Amino acid sequence: MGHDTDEERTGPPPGPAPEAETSPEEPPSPVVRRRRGAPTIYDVAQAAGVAPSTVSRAFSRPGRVNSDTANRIRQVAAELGYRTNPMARALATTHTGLLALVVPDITNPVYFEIINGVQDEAAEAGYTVLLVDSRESDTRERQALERALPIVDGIVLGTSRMSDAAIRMIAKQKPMVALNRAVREIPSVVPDNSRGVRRALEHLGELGHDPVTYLAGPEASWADGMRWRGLREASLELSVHVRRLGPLSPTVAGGVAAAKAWLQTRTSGVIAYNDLIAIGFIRSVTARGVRVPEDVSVVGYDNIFASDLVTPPLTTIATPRRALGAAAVRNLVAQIRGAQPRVGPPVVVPVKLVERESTGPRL
Amino acid sequence: MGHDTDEERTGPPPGPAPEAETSPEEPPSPVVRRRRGAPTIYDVAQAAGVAPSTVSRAFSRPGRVNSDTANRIRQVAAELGYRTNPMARALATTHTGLLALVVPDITNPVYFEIINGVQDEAAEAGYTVLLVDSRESDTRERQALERALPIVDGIVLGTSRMSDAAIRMIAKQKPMVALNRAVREIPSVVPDNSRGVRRALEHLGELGHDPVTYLAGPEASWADGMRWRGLREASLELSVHVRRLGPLSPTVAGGVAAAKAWLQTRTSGVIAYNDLIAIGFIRSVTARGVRVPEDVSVVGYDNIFASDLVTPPLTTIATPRRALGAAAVRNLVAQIRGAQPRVGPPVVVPVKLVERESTGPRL
DNA sequence: ATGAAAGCGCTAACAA
DNA sequence: TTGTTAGCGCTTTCAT
Repeated sequence: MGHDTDEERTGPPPGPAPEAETSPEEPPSPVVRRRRGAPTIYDVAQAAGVAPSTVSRAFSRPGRVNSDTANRIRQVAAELGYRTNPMARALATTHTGLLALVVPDITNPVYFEIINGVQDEAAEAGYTVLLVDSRESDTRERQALERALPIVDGIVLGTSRMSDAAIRMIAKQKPMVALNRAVREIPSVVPDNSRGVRRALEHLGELGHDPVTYLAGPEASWADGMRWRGLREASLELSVHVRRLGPLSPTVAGGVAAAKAWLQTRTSGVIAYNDLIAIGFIRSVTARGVRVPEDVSVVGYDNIFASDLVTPPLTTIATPRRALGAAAVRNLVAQIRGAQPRVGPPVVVPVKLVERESTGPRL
Repeated sequence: MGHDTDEERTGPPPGPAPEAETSPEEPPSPVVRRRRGAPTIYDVAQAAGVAPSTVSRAFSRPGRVNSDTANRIRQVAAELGYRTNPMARALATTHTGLLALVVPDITNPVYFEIINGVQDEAAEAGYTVLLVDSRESDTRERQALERALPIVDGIVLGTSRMSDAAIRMIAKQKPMVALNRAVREIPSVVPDNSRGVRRALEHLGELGHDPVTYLAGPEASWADGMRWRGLREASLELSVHVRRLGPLSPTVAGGVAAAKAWLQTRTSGVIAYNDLIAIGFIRSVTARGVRVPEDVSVVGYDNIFASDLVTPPLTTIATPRRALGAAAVRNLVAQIRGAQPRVGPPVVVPVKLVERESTGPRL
């Protein structure tokens, strides 16, 4: 990028390489192949005695070329240390091989397995994942997405903080699948929220708890809506009464806040919107002399890493986050490869109850 | 990429736009600007009545162009919805604006803040971060890095599992800075390990504990080496005896394993290689009737998220991980911008002791 | 300050 | 099956 002494080129324009065409005044340079930068298909082509396009084919669609020549080309390429240039390929194909995964907070343990699931499935399909952390800010989410958009082939949008409209806006620019949130007209994959809370209530019911308090999540949360709805239904079917307490911030602090309110109207059973709230709740009531699970049984949600570390270990609903991520990627890749985005109902993946020590029979 | 009916082009080759040059046999198409895909500098140039190169300058180096024309161009560009194409730019400049951040395990809370620090600082410098999770496997680390290498402008290598030789190999292909590990000849930024353990020992010493057991980290860990070394030195200066127990896996399980051994030779003070080990240790000894901190005071290391959630909350050494990440990026960006990689000693960032409830006076 | 034109390295018609 | 030839959209000399 700046040499002005360049004369002989190795590139495409001049036909079959101008042999000894050193320009008159130039200091005679040794006949050196390649001037700077990495070797290109032209270098390989020349060394292998084939056309550049053949080299290109040998790499981008093996099978479209005689296996003998292909082998020779690969051989030569290896010797020269040739590596295909992703930028050039991207410019020509408009495909980068990059997938964006957007999450509201990398720090949130809930996303670990989702990330892993996405990464693995993506790698399998030959894609690299660009992780976008929006830090719970829809502005940042939008900006980061804006930056990523032009360089990715598709987007996995996890637990977005943006409006449905904004999401759909972006979805028409690139293939997308929503995770942990169902967005109309956009392929979505979500955990079985209603089944999850149902299992929790069932569990508490079997232990003799009734009524049960639901420590609700953030107001705008799609998941919270689904869970509360599921809880109401389950309440009817199982004949266990449920109360709602919230909305709460989905954090330890949120749980602490919930504890204050709960102390007024104690129920022996509690289901939290997520593990963080459950943990904050338990810590707070414990500090006030309430015993868990003797005085109150609490069920968390998500089965995050820390839920097995706290005292007592938390009974919780485990969501198959890895599977969730993988399913999203499969769907996304299918879209990229040309499949019509399926506008049907969201893909629902199953959840399960993990019994630990924060729940016990009513005394 | 497939239309074979294209005739009139909007692109560069033809000079000042062939007015009504519809070819003889072609069905007369309406005078439609732009055929497909996003608008390019050529579209903007034409609409603004300037040359493509001027549009390019207006965006890539403002100031190199008359501010009036620049404004007009930006105006027109906005109207047309023009966005510069990163792939094309990358191909032309060999710069992608991407930085790779490699960590051994996204799941490990230690990396949260590092990641955030890196992201923020990178964003500030106009870069986007490609997070590479090697899952504690040097093979995976190498492969992922291999994929990322050609598309990034530089690499922040966090706690690498690769050999020094392998690291140096990669470092000569792209600018790099090592994090949490000092690699000779490569700019590195590390937390003040020796100061950290010294503070821990000091704290325990003040509380009257002597001797103190060090629950060592993984054998191959660079950080563990530094910490143990620092501990020996501090031991001398502070006149507090230290024993070493390990190596241990840097996990909760590792701490459980350590507990078994510790029960034979109880010391009233314990310093763990990291918080996870400390947590496992505490849980395990507590289950055997040992009280924390009455019977044993334990200091963790890292101050991960969960360390404030366990019972009792963990006294620990907080490493300024966000600052660590930011420092690494600053250094890296400087390198990319042409600065010589500084081969001096690693940049060391300070740490501090966070007192919580897992330590107390010797009884 | 602006324009003209030559690439950057690869893919994809089209032809042979 | 392979070669020829245009581009992909932007940057960057070199002129003007």
